[in-house]
Amino acid sequence: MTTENERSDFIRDMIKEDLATGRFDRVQTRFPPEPNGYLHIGHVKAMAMDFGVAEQFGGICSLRFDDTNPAKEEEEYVEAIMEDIRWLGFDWEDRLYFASDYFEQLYEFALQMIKAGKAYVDDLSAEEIREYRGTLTEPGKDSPWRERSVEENLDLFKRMRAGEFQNGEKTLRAKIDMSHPHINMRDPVMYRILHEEHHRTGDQWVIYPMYDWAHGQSDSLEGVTHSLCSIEYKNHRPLYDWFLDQLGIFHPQQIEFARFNMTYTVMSKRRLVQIVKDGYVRGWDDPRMITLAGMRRAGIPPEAIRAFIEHVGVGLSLSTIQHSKFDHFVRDDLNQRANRVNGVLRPLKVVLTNYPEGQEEMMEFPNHPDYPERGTRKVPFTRELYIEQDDFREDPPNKFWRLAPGREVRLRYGYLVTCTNVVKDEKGEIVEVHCTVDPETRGGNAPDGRRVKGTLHWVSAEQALDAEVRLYDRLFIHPFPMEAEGHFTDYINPKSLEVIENAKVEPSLGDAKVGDRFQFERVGYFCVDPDSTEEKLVFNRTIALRDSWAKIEKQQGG
RNA sequence: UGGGGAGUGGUGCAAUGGUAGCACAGAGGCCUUUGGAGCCUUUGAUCUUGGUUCGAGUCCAGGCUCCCCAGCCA
Repeated sequence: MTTENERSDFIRDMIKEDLATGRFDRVQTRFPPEPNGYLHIGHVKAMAMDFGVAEQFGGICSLRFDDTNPAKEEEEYVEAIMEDIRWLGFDWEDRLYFASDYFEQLYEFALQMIKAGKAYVDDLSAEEIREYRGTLTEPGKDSPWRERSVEENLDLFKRMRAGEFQNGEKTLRAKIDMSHPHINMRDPVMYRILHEEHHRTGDQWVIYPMYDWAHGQSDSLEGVTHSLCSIEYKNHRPLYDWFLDQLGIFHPQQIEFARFNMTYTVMSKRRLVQIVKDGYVRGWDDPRMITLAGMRRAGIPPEAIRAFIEHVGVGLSLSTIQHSKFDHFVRDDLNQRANRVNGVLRPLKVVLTNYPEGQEEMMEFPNHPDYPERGTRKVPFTRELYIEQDDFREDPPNKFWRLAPGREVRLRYGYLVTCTNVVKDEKGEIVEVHCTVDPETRGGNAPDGRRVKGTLHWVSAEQALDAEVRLYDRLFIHPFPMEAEGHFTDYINPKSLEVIENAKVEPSLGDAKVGDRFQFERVGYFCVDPDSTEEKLVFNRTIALRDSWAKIEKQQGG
């Protein structure tokens, strides 16, 4: 096991170096989400780095909302994001910050830049700025407003703040170099005019700082030592450094690392929005979504998500993690965490013809076979039971060792039963099967030591509870929906949700609460959905158990 | 034909210049009152061409491929 203190990657190595050389004598990081949407699994990597690195080096990590664009940001997202971070188990303690807290200071810094002749007010329109910027291979050219005097710039910038101009009429730009080979250094915009209500500052401001102007200075003001971010900001580090150097203030080190993709899903906020808006799922917290809210509702434990993230690796190359890897960590966690219960998804009635009517025996089930300390519970065994339709075949194929005419199987922790008869309706559909029970085999063991290969789960027909079960599957049928021909929504899995209205679950589940997780033996992991009512439980399938019979059947061409 | 970054089994991550290893996936087997879990075995990789070296995934030079950047988004 790699403990948190042993973890190593190129970022941690750089930090160790910084500590060793005395460049920094402490470690401080920050997680800086923009409150314009929900957190998804991609953000977990950033959180694991920010919070994990701080913890490893005995430092601190804060939560800072990067709320510099009032047109996109909402308080609703602030609340949702904080809930998701807490759920994952990360703690910013009392260090909750907002970039908007620094608007006044940032304005003062801007004044300082103007006075130093390092920033100017530009009258060019958005379109003109683009034209003047040049292209990736051709240099840009100076704005005609680039050489305004400090006094004029000061005056204009103050009037920008005072609201004398309309959106887009003017910007404040850094005065760097319009022919710089690095396009981000060609006089980037520092402030734009936005007559918008801000979720925190209301109508106090009509000029808002751009990311590049806000982020580094925010880091500096907070005393962040290591500003970890994803790789697309690598192109912004020269600017990050430049602003800090011009201002001469505390200079944190920005370090970038690669994001990752996952097969059978899409990771960008924009696509996730579309999936929700176009109604492919029921909302941001739909269990098929890779949002934290969605995964929470699906029943995926936060620990599983963190364990998974620790195994995606930290580097600078774009990676595509196979969905099966994620599945592995979900199953691995749930296998230990989830207690076992009996749930029959597609009930088939079994009548035990030699079992007395009205008789009821309470059979003892371990809550978890690997953890006896979790105790046992009593499950009623009666003459009429339900088993899974899949567990009976009138004409069993090769290697099918479940119930069939003349076959004996074990009803787990119940009895050994032998199928004697199949009852069909007028259409030829099997409506029930008759079996005889061997009374000597109570608990599922034969005194004569005979071996029974098949073991089935079951519930009492009279005492089982009705439940709705929502069987979720991966949202996409293509491993790379973004790269496949056509539109990514063409590859949405039409069978990503199957609702079973009349599943039967054991009576002990009457006590289950929203969010409780169980393994339905031999079926999969399930979680109680918030849609559950007093009358009817609703379960979400988190993930199915590995099904090696399905594999055999497929190999057999069945 | 600008700037920046990356190339190791199917996927992801390792490897002071010294036996290319781990995880997931795949295949085979053992075990089993979950066809679950667990255990064992196994297939399979250094982008390319040169160079330095006793020895190169690692160092050097050239080439190729992929990713990011031309928002008044973050």
